[in-house]
Amino acid sequence: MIETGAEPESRAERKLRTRRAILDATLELSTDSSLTALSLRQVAKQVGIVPTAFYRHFDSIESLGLALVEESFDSLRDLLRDVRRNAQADKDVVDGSIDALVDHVHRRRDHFGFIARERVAGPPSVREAIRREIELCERELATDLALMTGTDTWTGTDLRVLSSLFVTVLVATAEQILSTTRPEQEQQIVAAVRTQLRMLLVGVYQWQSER
Amino acid sequence: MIETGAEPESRAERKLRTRRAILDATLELSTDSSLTALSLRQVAKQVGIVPTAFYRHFDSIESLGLALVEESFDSLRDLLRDVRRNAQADKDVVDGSIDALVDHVHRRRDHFGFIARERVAGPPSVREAIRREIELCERELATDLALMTGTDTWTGTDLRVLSSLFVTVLVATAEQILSTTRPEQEQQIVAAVRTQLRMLLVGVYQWQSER
DNA sequence: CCTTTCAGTGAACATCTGTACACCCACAAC
DNA sequence: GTTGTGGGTGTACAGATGTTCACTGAAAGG
Repeated sequence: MIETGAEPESRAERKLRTRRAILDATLELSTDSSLTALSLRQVAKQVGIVPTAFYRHFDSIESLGLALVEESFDSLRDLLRDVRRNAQADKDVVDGSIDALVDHVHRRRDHFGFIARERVAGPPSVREAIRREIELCERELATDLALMTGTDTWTGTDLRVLSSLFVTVLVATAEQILSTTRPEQEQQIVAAVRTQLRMLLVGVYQWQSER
Repeated sequence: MIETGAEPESRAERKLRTRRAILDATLELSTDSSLTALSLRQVAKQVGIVPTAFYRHFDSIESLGLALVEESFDSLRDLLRDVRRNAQADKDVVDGSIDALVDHVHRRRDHFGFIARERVAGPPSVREAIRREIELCERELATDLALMTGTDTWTGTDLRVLSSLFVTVLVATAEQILSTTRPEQEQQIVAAVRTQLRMLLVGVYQWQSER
């Protein structure tokens, strides 16, 4: 099985290719429903291997899920990196961040959809892994926010709290973008989140941490 | 089957009781995983009826899900009603709303958990139903916000956008509360969302809609 | 060249799945 | 008091599920 495109492959290369195929098939099959509703046999059929071959790569759907968490958060960290880069450049913080968000969500619909779904509906271990990763992102973002103008007198707690709110809005926006295919509706979503972030920023510039 | 507690029941009462039992069993069984991963037979076993009896009440897990959406949003609307009442009373808007949120989420863990999960991971029709209900809530909240001091000059769009942000934060907070059992962590979550809403409100009071 | 390794095969299993069908019998209606 | 309705039962079936086991054959390694 697995279309080998005439070129010879080493054993390691081929194994990696099958692994990739399993990961991709899982992302595709779980787009509606969830990992918990996905069977090993469905995945195998989609990949084009026999069910038992699955075990050569993962020992359960759950551990497959954990691998997908890592992969998906690579995408999310790519996004954060772009947000940071846009913020350091001359661009407007809000517009730059939203541009990056929209761009990355489009490029990796599968990964962002995976995180959004399994975050609340995945197997317990997967949910936990995602929660941990999100917390790392919040921490990371908090250190960036400390460098913003206006937050120099803030407490660490307030920085974390604001960071958490940003991530919440980010995740919610990604979910909304994913749930539509109509471009005009997407523009509406983008316009809304633009306003939301601006309202929030007005508050942030006025904010004084209680000490 | 179904423990009849000595008291005689009319046919209609009994049917209603079984229906309730099915709804409750489904809420309980889907707490980890999701509707899409739930089988008719699991539900039947939990209720204590034979699988085929399920069809006397619902013709699929999906239509069962739609019934649960209605029921769950009754709980959510109860919450919104309390938020409104607290806001009209002398209480602080932020604290009053958070109190109501925590209270209702505790009282109907099952319903709020159901919405949070199936919103992103449920069968397509269920997802759509939830999305529609949430939009109704946003609309409802927007009309309330119009009565707040400071929003009298706002455009309708801005009111809707702010309302949408509040609902996003509300949903995210409910999810966080649901994902912990440790009271000290819950207090931390509550404190965080308190600060988040205060930051946001500072921005709201300064906001001028562009016309 | 001969041996080892190992990704993928194929058959077999016990269990679970949704759904069809014929049946039962307490309650409701006349 | 007879009849009928309708929630519930039990059996049955074809198909899907996770996992086991012994296997193949080609690449890797000596």
